[in-house]
Amino acid sequence: MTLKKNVRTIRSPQPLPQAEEHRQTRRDHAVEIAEDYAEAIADLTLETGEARVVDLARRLGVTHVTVNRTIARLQRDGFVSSQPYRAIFLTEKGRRLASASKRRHELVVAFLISLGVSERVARLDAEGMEHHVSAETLAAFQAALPRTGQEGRKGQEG
Amino acid sequence: MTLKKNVRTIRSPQPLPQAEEHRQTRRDHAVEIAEDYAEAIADLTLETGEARVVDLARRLGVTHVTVNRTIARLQRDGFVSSQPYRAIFLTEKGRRLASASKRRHELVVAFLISLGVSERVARLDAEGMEHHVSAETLAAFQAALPRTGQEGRKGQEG
DNA sequence: AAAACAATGTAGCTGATGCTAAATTATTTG
DNA sequence: CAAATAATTTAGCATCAGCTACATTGTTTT
Ligand SMILES: [Mn+2]
Ligand SMILES: [Mn+2]
Ligand SMILES: [Mn+2]
Ligand SMILES: [Mn+2]
Repeated sequence: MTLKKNVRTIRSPQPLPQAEEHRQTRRDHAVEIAEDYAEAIADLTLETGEARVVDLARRLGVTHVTVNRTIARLQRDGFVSSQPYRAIFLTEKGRRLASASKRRHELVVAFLISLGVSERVARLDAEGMEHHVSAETLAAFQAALPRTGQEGRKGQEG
Repeated sequence: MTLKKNVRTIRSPQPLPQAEEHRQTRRDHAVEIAEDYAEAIADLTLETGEARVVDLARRLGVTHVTVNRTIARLQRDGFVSSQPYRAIFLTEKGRRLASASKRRHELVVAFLISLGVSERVARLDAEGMEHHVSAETLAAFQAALPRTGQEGRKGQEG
């Protein structure tokens, strides 16, 4: 089909290397919501004592209905615990995810700002970028950060 | 509800600033597939003379059925033109999108590599990151690129 | 305690994206 | 040219993630 004339277009029978990159991106997106919700729940719990559906809806820019259904999925997947009409709590698994996500998120923001990107745009871009930043790239960002490049190993600097 | 006792949890009535960041990320994702397909179609057209459903499927790591339906959406949105059982062509709009996307994609890859990220991981991360890199951040990446920071304005260097 | 209000939950819709299986059409080969 | 093969399309399914409208429950106020 469409191999017209004798042009003999050679095509690869097995998956191209590019395919793996797109697959990885789709995997990133599959955990993205869990990461953002975990972060938001952890923040709200610290800021106001508890994370409630309305607060999450406001912070994430969706309706409370969307939050409700997402929380059900997150509970199914073991990231949160919740009971009808009560606040939402992170499980141990959820707390680990929140912690790692928050650290990575803040590092990405700081890195963009260190490049001269405005804080506003840095925060806008980082919200999406963060989920695609691997451990290796995150380490490269940290190493490139002016003041904090060598810190963090043990945690104390000048 | 859940404002228990007289603790008086103050909550913001209007959308928080964070909401806008999440909204932007969702907007990015809404155009992501168009960008990746446009890039892939442009590449294939250059490499093999035409872009066909099977080739796109292999390159994007999805089934040919998924490609078929996505192409229908892209045609509906004016990015491609296609006829049954024939190859897929970019419209002018699609070509513009492909060109801008490809430039940004390559710049993101080059920037990550310049930070010391391995090419393999740079390509994996860039495939997702690219869609969240704003014009401002892209400019900052370009400016931070060792060799090419001042080039590109008019296009000639040493 | 009843009423008013605010939050939460449910029902039902939509669109995007993925899939497998089967039908159709085009291309290549004998 | 007919058969075999390859590509494409269609049918039908699933999940995620958004929405509006409405029902229910909890909290605050009178
Ligand atoms: Mn995010
Ligand atoms: Mn993304
Ligand atoms: Mn791309
Ligand atoms: Mn991409």
